[in-house]
Amino acid sequence: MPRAGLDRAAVVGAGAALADEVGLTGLTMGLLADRLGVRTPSLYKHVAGQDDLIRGIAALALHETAEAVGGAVQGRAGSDALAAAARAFRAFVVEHPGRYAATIGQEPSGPEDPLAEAGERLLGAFTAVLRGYEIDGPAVNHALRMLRSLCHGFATLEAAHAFQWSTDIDQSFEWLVAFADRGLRAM
Amino acid sequence: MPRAGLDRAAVVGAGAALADEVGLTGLTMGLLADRLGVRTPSLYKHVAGQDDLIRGIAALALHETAEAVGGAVQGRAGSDALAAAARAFRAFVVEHPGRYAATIGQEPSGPEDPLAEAGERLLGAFTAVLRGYEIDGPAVNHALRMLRSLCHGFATLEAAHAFQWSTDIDQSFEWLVAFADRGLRAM
DNA sequence: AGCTTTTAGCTAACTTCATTAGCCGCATCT
DNA sequence: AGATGCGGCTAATGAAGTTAGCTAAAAGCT
Repeated sequence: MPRAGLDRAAVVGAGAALADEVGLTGLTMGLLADRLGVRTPSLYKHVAGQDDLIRGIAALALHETAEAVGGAVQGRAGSDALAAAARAFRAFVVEHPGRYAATIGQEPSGPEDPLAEAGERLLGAFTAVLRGYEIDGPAVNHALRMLRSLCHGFATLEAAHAFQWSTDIDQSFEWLVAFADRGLRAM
Repeated sequence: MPRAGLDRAAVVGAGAALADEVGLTGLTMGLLADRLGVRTPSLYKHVAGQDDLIRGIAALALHETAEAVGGAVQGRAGSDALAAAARAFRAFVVEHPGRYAATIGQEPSGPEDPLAEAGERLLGAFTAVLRGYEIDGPAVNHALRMLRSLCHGFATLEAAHAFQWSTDIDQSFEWLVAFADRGLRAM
């Protein structure tokens, strides 16, 4: 029986891909093992269990989101930066709904947690966006939470097919981004 | 063996209460049966299975949310109505996180579905709020989606303890509501 | 190279849960 | 009282996560 050459990153990566395909609730240890050409218990040599696997997927997703948003913001400022950041965030969630779903409800154990680190980086990207507006003091935190709620809410609702009527979703999103931009500039 | 006198509403109601206590993922058929003083298979006389149970909880939650938001809007208009609706929505989600979680990812089967009906009523309440602003045409739908994303995003993030720093969450919410109000009035 | 040590993968077994099949007594209606 | 239907029960099945313990492949050492 030749070795499969797995490690934690390979297992978590395949788990993330599988979660995007079949949904986070459809992600089963047996299915993942099949996908990797291995028997189920072998996965436990690389991850401590399903919870640990999902935490790993969440950390990966947050890392990738921060990467995408951070990259989109590079070289832009003000309204452009806001629009680019929001679009990058939404695109990531819609293309990777399973991964992103793994991040919901995860609480980092400490400042060392890779989950916390990736979260900080994502936060930093949005903070950079806000520097293009004239906001100071505690309003920065409020505005960050507002942007996060808006992006998170829209993207998760879209991923869940929760927008029913026929009005174009892309248009709604652009409208929403412009709305936030106007509001932030008017402070 | 005396009868327990259950019916669908009792099972769904107890399921919703239990979901609020232990979280939707912690809601198990066995636990619910215990809570009702009955053996697990007996539940299947009232609900078709766990999926059906959760659909029932979702319909109940949406109905209650529509009730709360609709009631809060009564007799108010403009900024007052918006603030009251948003506060009622947030309060419901934070007090009933399990119930509300059941609504996520549910797609109504048809216009007859109680889920769809309750959703329509909730939508109607927010539509009524928007009547206090001067918005017309397709912008109404965009604004509705914006408000929904904002409320849904904030409330679910709060319920998941996703706001880490120490800035007061109530203040952020009030700030966010005022932000949306200013933006809508400036159209 | 040969020996040792580590470790990734395996089989077998256990547990928890959802679900189904089939039985039986309570409650109501005539 | 007797018939009937419905709500509860026990028993059994199957899927999924997890653990224990074995074995052989890889990696390291002399």
